[in-house]
Amino acid sequence: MLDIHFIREHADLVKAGAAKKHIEVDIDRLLKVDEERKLLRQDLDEKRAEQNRASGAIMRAEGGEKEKLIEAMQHLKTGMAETEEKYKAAMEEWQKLMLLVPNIPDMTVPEGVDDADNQEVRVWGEKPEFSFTPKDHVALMTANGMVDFERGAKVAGFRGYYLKGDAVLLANALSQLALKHFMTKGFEPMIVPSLVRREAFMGTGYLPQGEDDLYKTQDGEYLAGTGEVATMGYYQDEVLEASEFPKKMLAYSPCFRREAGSHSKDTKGLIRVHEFFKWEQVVLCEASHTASVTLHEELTQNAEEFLQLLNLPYHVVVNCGGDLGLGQVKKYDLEAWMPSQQTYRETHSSSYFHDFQTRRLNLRYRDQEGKLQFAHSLNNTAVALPRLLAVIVENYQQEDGTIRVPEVLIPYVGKEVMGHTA
RNA sequence: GGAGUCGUGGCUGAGUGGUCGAAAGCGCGUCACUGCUAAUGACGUAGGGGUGUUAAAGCCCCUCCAGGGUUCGAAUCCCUGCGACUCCGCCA
Repeated sequence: MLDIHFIREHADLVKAGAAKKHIEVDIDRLLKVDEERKLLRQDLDEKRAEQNRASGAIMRAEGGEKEKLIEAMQHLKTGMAETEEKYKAAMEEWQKLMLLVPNIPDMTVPEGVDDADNQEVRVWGEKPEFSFTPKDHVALMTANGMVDFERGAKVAGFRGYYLKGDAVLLANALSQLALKHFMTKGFEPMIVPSLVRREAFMGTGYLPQGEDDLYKTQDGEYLAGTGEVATMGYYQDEVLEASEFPKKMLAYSPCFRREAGSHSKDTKGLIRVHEFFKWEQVVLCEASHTASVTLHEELTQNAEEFLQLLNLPYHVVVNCGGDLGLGQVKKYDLEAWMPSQQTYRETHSSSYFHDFQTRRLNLRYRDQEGKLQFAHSLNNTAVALPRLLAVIVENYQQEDGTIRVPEVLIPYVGKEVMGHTA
């Protein structure tokens, strides 16, 4: 959510920002409703002031005088009720519109409609050269008893899967490495809820728009698609101290995504699944653009280092305006090389929000002058488990169908090669 | 699942129909004293909106979990929801 004062004073900027994101929002309507709301509010304030004055008089009056005053107040009340109704209606529309206004993308965000327009900013690593025809992760992992998609579908339905054997060792090894790597960067590990109430989804900007992408329980909670939701909710409605910043949290959680509207995409394998596990970097900092930008680069760097530890070739793209979410100011995606697809696939998504989320969450801190400010928030993947397994398996495959364990993971996996020898 | 208690400012916690946006303490800020990273004293210190101003002061409105209701008037009474705690039941 943006500050209404800002929207009033910089309507052109807000409109341009929405246009860059290719998001439809009627700012003029919002400003009109805002003006109406303000006038109704003033009207109501005056009536209430009168009521308060009369109330004081009643308190001090005696006997018949009191009776008369009370009777007069009963009349005033009926007049107020009408204004209150109007104000309530205006307020409702105002709030609805406010939730639709996107955050303004940074100047450095390129123009574009969708992910095809994202721009590569750097490339790292050597793509593996194979003296044989490389297999995809589905074939490799199935042959080595690391995954079972058939039974996954039988039991869980479309996109269901079981991880087994060496895949489990590899998944846990990645978790261990992530803990070690990110804790040295100052992150506090947390295991956070996936079953989360509506408020935190509103606060993080996944609702009201993203209803179709979320699973919902019969009791009204939603299943989070990322640990970011519960982690940001952690300090909702709280006031932090500036000295606590930057607050770096490493959140682990199961993640659930309906993937509505992407039925034909990535129908096979571990790239796009309905449930998975993820470690997520979530950061709160002071309300400063410089701090946000610095930390954004840092979170991106952290993730890059993680891929570098695993010696996985990747590139970084800066997402174009049309590929940004409602609240994001800027986003980098890290995409690792997938030999079977001869393309890079997203493994990490690093973004910052300024105070867009914290405003919705009412998450503030006291600054040096003792004033309350909305904090800034950022997040980036640390490691998304099944997807990164697929990347590793494909890049580290050998001609006989076995898979080398990345050097750095050998201590955690406990061996150097995964899979059955041919 | 049943019974009960409770939800107040950055925090702890008083307040059961008007003089309460709210005692006291903690924390924080300023000043004084003190010569040492202390103690003491004085004063100040909730958030938001509107109006106003170069800026402010001032003035007005709202907010005591949320939403309804009763009343001339609600932190205070009633209802619903959410949350916390206690006891019982149930299950590990």
